Amino acid sequence: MRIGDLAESTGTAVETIRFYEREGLIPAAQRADNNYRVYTAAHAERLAFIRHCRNLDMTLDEIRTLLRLRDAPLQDCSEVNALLDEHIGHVTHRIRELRTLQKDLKALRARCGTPHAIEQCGILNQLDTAAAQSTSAPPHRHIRGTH
Amino acid sequence: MRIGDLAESTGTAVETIRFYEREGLIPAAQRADNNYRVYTAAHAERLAFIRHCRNLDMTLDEIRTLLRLRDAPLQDCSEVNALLDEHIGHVTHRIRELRTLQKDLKALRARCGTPHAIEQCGILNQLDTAAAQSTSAPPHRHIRGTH
DNA sequence: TGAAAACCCTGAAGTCGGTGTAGAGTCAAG
DNA sequence: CTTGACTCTACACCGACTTCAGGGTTTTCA
Repeated sequence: MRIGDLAESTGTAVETIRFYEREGLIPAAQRADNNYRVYTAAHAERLAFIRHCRNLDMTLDEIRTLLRLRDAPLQDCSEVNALLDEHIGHVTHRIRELRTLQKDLKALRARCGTPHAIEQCGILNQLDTAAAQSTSAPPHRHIRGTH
Repeated sequence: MRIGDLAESTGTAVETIRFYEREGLIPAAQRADNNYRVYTAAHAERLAFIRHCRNLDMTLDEIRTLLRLRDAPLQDCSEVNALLDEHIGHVTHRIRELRTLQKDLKALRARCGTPHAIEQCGILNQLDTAAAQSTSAPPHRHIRGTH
């Protein structure tokens, strides 16, 4: 199996696979005589695991931890539970933040129903004057934002 | 007013202010004899406007557009409305994504109530086997995620 | 008065999770 | 024998900052 086949079978970009190898999430593949990477079904499984975790919005660090735990035999899995609980907490927190945001944005939007001249625009004026207070959430995020 | 005062009065890091200047969001400040930046109330207002927009999770590009519109007199503000509507759309979309995510994560977490050995961990096994299907949302995001 | 703390400056690199590029080698089909 | 598809490495780029290195200036306090 060459890198393109692995990419296609897991829905991952070729560059992303090489990136994961550099990052140590996937063991360095064996090389054929032509220096092409050669993969087996085991690689495909591991990569599918990683992609599934990424779909659940885990960071590569969290995934690294899960892989380490998965590779370690005979240990109990309470650390897995803890990691997942914390991740769920991050997601829940971010949802709350975004709902507040959504409310603020809709209130702001309601200030300008029909087009006027810029000076009378309720949105810009509100953004000007509300700038003093700042009600919304500020810094260190755990879950990706809006863009 | 020196950069530290402006930083404190707007709740912005000093480095961020210099970054905004480089990015052209804030006009380059005048300099005192010692090469220190000197700011006025006008700068503070503009920066507060920017920070407020950032609290509403707008990108610097969106803010640049709003600033341009705000600076342009005698124009109508329908572009402001459009920008805001699109932004609200992004936020709403991201909330939906995160709620699906939250549901998936909680279902996953429910598979492991009490600690067992790693081999029997329902979470890891589920992550293994579910890796084949992939139900959750994949790529191009508009709103920051969970981390 | 003098030293230390606190402030300011520039320029560059690091963060995260990749994506995209340049320039070169390899391989299968027509 | 050439074309096109694939692969390789090494590097730059995205956003929105943050941090660092290595200096200069100002304020404070003993």
